[in-house]
Amino acid sequence: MDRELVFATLLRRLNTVSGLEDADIAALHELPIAIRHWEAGRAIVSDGERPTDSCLVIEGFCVRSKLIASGQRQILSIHIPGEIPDLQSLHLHRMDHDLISLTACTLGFISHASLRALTRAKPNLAEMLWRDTLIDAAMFREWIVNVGQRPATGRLAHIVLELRKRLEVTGRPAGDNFEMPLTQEQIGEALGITPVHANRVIKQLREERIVDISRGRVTVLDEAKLGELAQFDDRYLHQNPSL
Amino acid sequence: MDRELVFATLLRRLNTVSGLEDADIAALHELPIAIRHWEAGRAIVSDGERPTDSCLVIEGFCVRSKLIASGQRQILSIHIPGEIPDLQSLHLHRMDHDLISLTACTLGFISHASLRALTRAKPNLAEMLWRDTLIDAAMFREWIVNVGQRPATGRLAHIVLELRKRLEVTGRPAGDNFEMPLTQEQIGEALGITPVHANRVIKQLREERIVDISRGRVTVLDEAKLGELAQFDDRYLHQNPSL
DNA sequence: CGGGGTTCCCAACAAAGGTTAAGGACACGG
DNA sequence: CCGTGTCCTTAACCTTTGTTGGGAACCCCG
Repeated sequence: MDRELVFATLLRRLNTVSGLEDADIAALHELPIAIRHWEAGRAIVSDGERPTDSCLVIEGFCVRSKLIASGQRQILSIHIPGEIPDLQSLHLHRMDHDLISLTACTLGFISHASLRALTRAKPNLAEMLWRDTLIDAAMFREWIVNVGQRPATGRLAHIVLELRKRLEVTGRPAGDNFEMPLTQEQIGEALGITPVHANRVIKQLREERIVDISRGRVTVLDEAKLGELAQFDDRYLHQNPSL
Repeated sequence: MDRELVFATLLRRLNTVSGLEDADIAALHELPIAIRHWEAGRAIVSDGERPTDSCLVIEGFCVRSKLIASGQRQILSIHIPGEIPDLQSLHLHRMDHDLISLTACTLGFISHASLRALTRAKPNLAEMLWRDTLIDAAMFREWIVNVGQRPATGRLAHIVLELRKRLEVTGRPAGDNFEMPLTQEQIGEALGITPVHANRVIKQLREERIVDISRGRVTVLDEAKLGELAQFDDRYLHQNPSL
């Protein structure tokens, strides 16, 4: 993996987040990043651990999830290339959830020590990374609304549209057909419903020719109806730092 | 309201969050805080606004919530004295949700300008405030799990125990009887259920002599059963910065 | 003290979602 | 190319939660 490509991925993400100065970009270039490959379906960091690095997703998909005592899992977020899903562990030392690869991934590990040195030296970058964790929190808020207030069809429509929007923001063309590598069981875990009901909902949206979700891919069939179901408003993603 | 009392409230909160140096405490004392009183049930900041201050809760209770197009409201968090519920607006300029007073409140408004100056001058304080927003996000994650995975009785038990724990952490004695000034309708909005169902669940827990929730107060009747229902594990609150 | 609003309470019925169980499609390795 | 495992699919039935509509309690204000 080309180092420059890794930086391009990171920069694209941070640039959508807020403007960068040349000195900041140079400092970012100094960051040591350890690139590692990860198999699909493996824990990257687990609940209870005290990681010493944060990880940048370079290729592939990850999810964050929490397991409760009764054995059920709740998926909290889906992560795509360019994101740093466990940046929060920089100041929250003990993990309170799991980070798991969904597909085979290329990951870039950045030590907390070097991140802390960077943020101490470059307040601009500190604020930008802080802001990134705040967007993370904003996405959790919307996820609460999704799971708490929308019926199952609306929940599914919403995560489909959120994922597509985020893929577009990070420069991945995601038109009417894009990757969403979750099994129906995992879709259920994301929406707070059982796999059987997830299947019902997927079937319904397919039969109504709104969206087709199969074999880890999404095909949007009726943009208007999908949008109406999801009530998706991308303001909570805070993509444009000037607004 | 005594200025020193306000600082005591803020310090108690930040101290549980991470250790403070004398120079940092001195810098905090320099922060200009505008104290204002708020009536119950009034918006403090609204979705879509661009606030210029963040607000410290000195007395009273607030909630954060989001309204969706179909008119339903989801409560995202409950806030108690010592917390800064909209600290995220420091770097996320446009509000993506509402902040509303539940009871009459005393609030301390701190301008973003002075907060930004403070965090630029004192990296320790910057990290502490950053960490505070990360705990906020951790609470949202648990809230997703609550709404997504637990049955209604468990959800109610969980927010009761979370609120009690947080009252204790900020130095408010909350034994078996404490204030939780939500109407049944608001409890429903927090749990993602209708007011009618909220009433059913409250009634059930009362009849089973587990917990009595009425007139804005909670009385814990059976600690063991309540804990079992809630599956409450306070790790996600990250109270002890050394762990 | 009286009246109007809010909050609480409840019942009957409807709908959404959970449970259990089982067969079929598909993918991969031996 | 056959077996094994994962994933998808469906049906029947059950439980939880939503809906509608009403009445009682309580509280504040005039």
